[in-house]
Amino acid sequence: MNNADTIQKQDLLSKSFVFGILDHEIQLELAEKARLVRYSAGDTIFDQGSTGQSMMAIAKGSVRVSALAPTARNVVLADLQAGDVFGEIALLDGGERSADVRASTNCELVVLERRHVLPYLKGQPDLAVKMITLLCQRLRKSDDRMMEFAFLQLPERIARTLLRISGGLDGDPVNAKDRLSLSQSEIADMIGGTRENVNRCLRRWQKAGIIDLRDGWLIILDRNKLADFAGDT
Amino acid sequence: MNNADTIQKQDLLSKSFVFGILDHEIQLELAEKARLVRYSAGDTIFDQGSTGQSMMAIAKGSVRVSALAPTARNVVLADLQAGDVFGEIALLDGGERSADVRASTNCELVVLERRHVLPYLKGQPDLAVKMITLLCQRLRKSDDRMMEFAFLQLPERIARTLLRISGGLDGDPVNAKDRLSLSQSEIADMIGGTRENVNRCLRRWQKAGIIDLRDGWLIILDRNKLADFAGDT
DNA sequence: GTTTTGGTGTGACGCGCATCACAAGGACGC
DNA sequence: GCGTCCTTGTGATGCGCGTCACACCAAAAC
Repeated sequence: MNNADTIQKQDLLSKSFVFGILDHEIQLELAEKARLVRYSAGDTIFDQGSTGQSMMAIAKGSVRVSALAPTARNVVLADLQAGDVFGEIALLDGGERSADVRASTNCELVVLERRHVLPYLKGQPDLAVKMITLLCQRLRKSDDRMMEFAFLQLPERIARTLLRISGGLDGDPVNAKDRLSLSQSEIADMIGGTRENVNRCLRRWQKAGIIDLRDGWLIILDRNKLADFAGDT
Repeated sequence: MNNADTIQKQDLLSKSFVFGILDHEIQLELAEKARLVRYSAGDTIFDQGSTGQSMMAIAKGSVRVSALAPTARNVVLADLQAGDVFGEIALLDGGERSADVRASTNCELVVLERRHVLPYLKGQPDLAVKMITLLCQRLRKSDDRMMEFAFLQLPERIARTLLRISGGLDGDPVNAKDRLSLSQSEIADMIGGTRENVNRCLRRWQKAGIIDLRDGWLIILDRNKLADFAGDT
């Protein structure tokens, strides 16, 4: 393991929400123990149910987190980008992976092993507290999602999903992007519905002038109307 | 604050999953700062949306955690007993309460304030790690619940709920109790369905000899059949 | 006593959405 | 050229379950 590698990994770790607060030296120590792993688009990073002994921070590229629902539906839970961390649940409590993760694009991950991280959790109170904050965020999001899935109609879920992906929900609307490249099947998977009904809903909105569907792109024309459909509270 | 009180609170804290691992002295310190609060059955302990600066451990009695779904339905998320901890999410990240909590019976709670607990999280690595484990458990349960709500039919959700409450699911089946005192409306709230359909489902099962409904009690006659309906994996 | 309240049991009706079925248009390799 | 694969688009059909409606019974309140 050469020094340049370590510096690179340290740089990547420092960009992650969880590790950014740590001292430079601690980051270096962690980086030295971390592995840098590359995956090609489509590769399986890990499977639901496998035992997890590591967590990953995304250095480059993006990954898709999905899980097998009881009725054999495969639901997309999240799309994660560079800087995001995943796999920490299984690592922290030593349990099974609760979801599948696959590389959406070619990507580089900084992999930290359980046996390497645990000592730091006990020795670095800041890291532990930060990890707790991360878990709390996850828990809140997860609960919100649950409520959505359970009690919102399909159009409302679609609207919320579009707004969330485009960055209009729980992000500042300033740098929201209006052109999305999503297949209708992908949307269906994310909201737990069928492709057909997603289609019907989107076409209705297109006729109403709220969105536009042009050569594979989904363009949001009227954010406010969409937010109305989302029943934004 | 007299010494007997402190000892009592320390005793109660030590029974909780989270604090049991701490040294006797640390427990005493925490106990000294904690308040012992009593609530009468039906009292509101806190409301969804309020800012939370404290967490509670149940010393006596039981509480019901519920939340208002987007469509104004009130869903029962959990029923907690003595020894359980709740309210820790809002305390840990300083956010809003994500659910309502009401006293189901008369109960006594040991209340710990955010400003008192935070120093211990940083100073007591064991506590931080234990708290992380607790959050991980919550997250897993929450995710499972989400999947159930989203993709299981109503009868399957009822079956799972009955098994969980009776202790047959994710608990050892040895000390499972077969007689439950639940109103059908309560079941409906827990699974996010209507009372009428819960009734229809239960009566079907009664005719099939899987359960029995006698003077307000719900008696599980055939656990295995019920597990089949739950699609137990 | 009577009235009110809360749980229970059932039928009728309709909406939302999954399912099935099929057509049409591009992108790709042969 | 032609086949195949994926995405999109739309109609028909059916099931689950929410909603409304009403009847029954017991316990509590008057």
